[in-house]
Amino acid sequence: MHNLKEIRKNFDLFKSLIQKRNINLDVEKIKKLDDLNRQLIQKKEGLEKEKKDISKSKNKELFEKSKDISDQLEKVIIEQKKNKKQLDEIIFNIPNIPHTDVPEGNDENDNKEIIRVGDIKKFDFTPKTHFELGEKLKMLDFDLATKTTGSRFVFIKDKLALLERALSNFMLDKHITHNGYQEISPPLIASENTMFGTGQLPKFEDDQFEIITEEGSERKFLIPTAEVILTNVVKNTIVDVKNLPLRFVASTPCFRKEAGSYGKDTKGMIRQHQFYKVEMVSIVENDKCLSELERMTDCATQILDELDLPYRKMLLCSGDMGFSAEKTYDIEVWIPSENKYREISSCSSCSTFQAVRMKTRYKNHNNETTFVGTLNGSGLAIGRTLIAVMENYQNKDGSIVIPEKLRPYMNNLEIISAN
RNA sequence: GGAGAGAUGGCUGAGCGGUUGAAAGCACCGGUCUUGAAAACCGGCAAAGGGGCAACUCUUUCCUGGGUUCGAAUCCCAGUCUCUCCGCCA
Repeated sequence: MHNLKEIRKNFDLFKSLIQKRNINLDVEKIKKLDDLNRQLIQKKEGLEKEKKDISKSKNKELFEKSKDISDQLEKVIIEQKKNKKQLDEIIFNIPNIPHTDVPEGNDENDNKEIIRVGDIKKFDFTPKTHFELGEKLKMLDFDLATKTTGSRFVFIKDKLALLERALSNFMLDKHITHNGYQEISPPLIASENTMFGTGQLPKFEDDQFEIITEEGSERKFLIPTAEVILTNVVKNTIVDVKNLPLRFVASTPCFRKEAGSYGKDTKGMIRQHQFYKVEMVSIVENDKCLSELERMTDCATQILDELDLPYRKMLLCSGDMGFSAEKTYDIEVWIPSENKYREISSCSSCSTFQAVRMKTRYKNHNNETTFVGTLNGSGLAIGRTLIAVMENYQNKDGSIVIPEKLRPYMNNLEIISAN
């Protein structure tokens, strides 16, 4: 979220910065609402002062007048609230401003490749898709999921389930013991305000699974990513600068409606309503965002290095970035059956955008209260890593070699083949 | 599910109708002292929003939302959360 005080300094500049996102902001409307809002605040405060003075004077003759002021005040407050609500509705839905490092562009075609790592394996047979492999092994069952639940879910069984668990543990161990992240096992349900804090609400409500709760109680949602719950650990607090940076990691299921992606990746488990993801979150002093982003991205690619999976690192263009991000790297892993790279991690700096929404601050070295910087990144998406391992490590007979680093997590199993 | 207790500043914790934005302590910052540090002593220290070039000033905020009152942290109502006891349970 943007600080109105900053926007107010130069509406046109703000408009042009947001334009990088291909959004044409009606700044005139914002200005009008803001001006009116401030007028109403002044009116309100004037009346409040009058009332306060009368009550302080303890002059009984003025008490009646105070009642009249209360009536006026009530009307002004209602008007001010209504006006502020209109203003908020606009402000809440404006995305973060792209950092100057970010290339301008419309969609993924304008993303900039930073580096390619790893050799793409040449198969002397046509590599199968992960779902062909999984179904042949009888370890991925999409039909069963359709029967019990619905589309875009999967049953993972047997050795593949073990592989999934191994991936999760392997990644967690790396981030905890080598990369300085604190392990967290968080709630998988978040309150409405928590979802607002990281930017999922109000704009992306359609993508969220909402839990039915009792009438009158706060709305609750299944987390679409652990970012939501891990970042909001510091919601509404003034963090002691001595404790920064805070680095959290969690392996959790993520739930997404995937509204608007009908027909996309319908086969296999690339795009599911539920998937595991290891998520990293950093809370930092706001001038350290970019260096932390590099560090975090390295933590993610390190996993792929160790699993010996080929990947490339992309710098997202302004049009392809998420709502809260100022700068994002996507890590894309090689998927042999598709003969292309697919996103397996996304690491973003959100500058102070989420902190403003969450009201998370710290005292900087000048003892000024200022907003923290927040970052989040997948390290990595488990479901997609499972796909990448299956496809890149497949043999002609449909068996799958287990990457060496994972074997200690799988009772030293070396290969997965049909039972 | 039943019965109680509570929610106050970065933290602990007083206040229970009128200079209370809020005692005290801790933490933090500045100073004196010291070769340096510690201790001791002195001083400072909430946030959000509005006005002003600025010095500064005004408003709001003691869980949230209503109400009573000229005036509410303090009284009333509703809700949320936390704790204790009983029951149930992975």
